[in-house]
Amino acid sequence: MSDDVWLNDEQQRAWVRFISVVERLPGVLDSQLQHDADLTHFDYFTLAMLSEAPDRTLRMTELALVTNASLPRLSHVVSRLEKRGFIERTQSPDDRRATNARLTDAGWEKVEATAPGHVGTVRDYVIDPLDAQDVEDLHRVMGKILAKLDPEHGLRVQR
Amino acid sequence: MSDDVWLNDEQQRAWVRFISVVERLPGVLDSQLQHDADLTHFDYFTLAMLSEAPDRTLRMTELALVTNASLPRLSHVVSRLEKRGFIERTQSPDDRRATNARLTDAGWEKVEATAPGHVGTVRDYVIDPLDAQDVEDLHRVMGKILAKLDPEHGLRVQR
DNA sequence: TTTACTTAGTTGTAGCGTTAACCATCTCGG
DNA sequence: CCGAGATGGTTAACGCTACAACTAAGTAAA
Repeated sequence: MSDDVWLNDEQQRAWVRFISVVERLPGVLDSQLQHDADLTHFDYFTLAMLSEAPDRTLRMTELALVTNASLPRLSHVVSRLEKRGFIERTQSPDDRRATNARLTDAGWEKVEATAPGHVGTVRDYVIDPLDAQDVEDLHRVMGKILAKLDPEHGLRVQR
Repeated sequence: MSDDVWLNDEQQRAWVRFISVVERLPGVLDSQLQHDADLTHFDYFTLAMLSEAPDRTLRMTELALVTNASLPRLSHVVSRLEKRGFIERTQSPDDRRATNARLTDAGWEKVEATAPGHVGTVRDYVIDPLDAQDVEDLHRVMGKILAKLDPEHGLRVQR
């Protein structure tokens, strides 16, 4: 009965380590990007997602989905990036409620210039300490958790 | 050469899933606790760490360490929790610069009342989707990452 | 014991994210 | 075609966090 309520020792240990990483990692990513490119990690990720989209354009709703953000958060972030000239907003011709966000040339260059340093940080703190088996396990375990956190996304992957 | 700079496919997939979880999980934990107990996850974690300490007391610096927080952040959080009667601050007799934070009886009761719901959320989203092997792998992989993110802590564990 | 440095902690400010409220547009049943 | 509800997105207000500046106390060298 109480096993259903609390965690056993191995679960407890795993959880404590995991939540420590979850608390610390964003700060590490943010400070490298802030220092080197005056971007938050979320700013960078937003630009990066656009850079991979067809015509470097996505609707706000889709962009919110792939960046794991709420729409208000995304709207704020895009406003700031728009002021800095990295993104432009246009009305969608299909649906006049919809807004498309498009990466400008300046935005593209910003991503290209910023990516190597960011990937270096990801390597240093996450990828390089792991061997191939670890990476495979990380992928598998995060897949299971993500399926719970974001069922639609999870199902989309499994289809 | 370029292998050193970018990530291979398996690394890329693992990273994207991992960062998605890192972005989403705090929101899930926060909203359950906010809704059920009017606490952020960090508030709860702070109270929980104190509840496990000897005499339910820790110096601010130690508390910052175990909660993965900066001292300014902790100071603000403790101030709010103090106003709500969950924590009390006292001067350390040994070192007059130092402040001890102690969980009050009301704080203790708050943790006891809040823990089951929180653990339930952790179970739902993280532990229950995983089998025993997954939990073991999560523990191992997070250990390696944490050793990089927080070398002193990591060394302490490995000593 | 005076000076300089380090450590412990708090406070002010500015920026980011959440929630709630809001407007505009689309969809669909009657 | 019209009214109700759903969808797409923005904005305002508020709370939390990071960064910087600051106070106070301990430490150590001259």
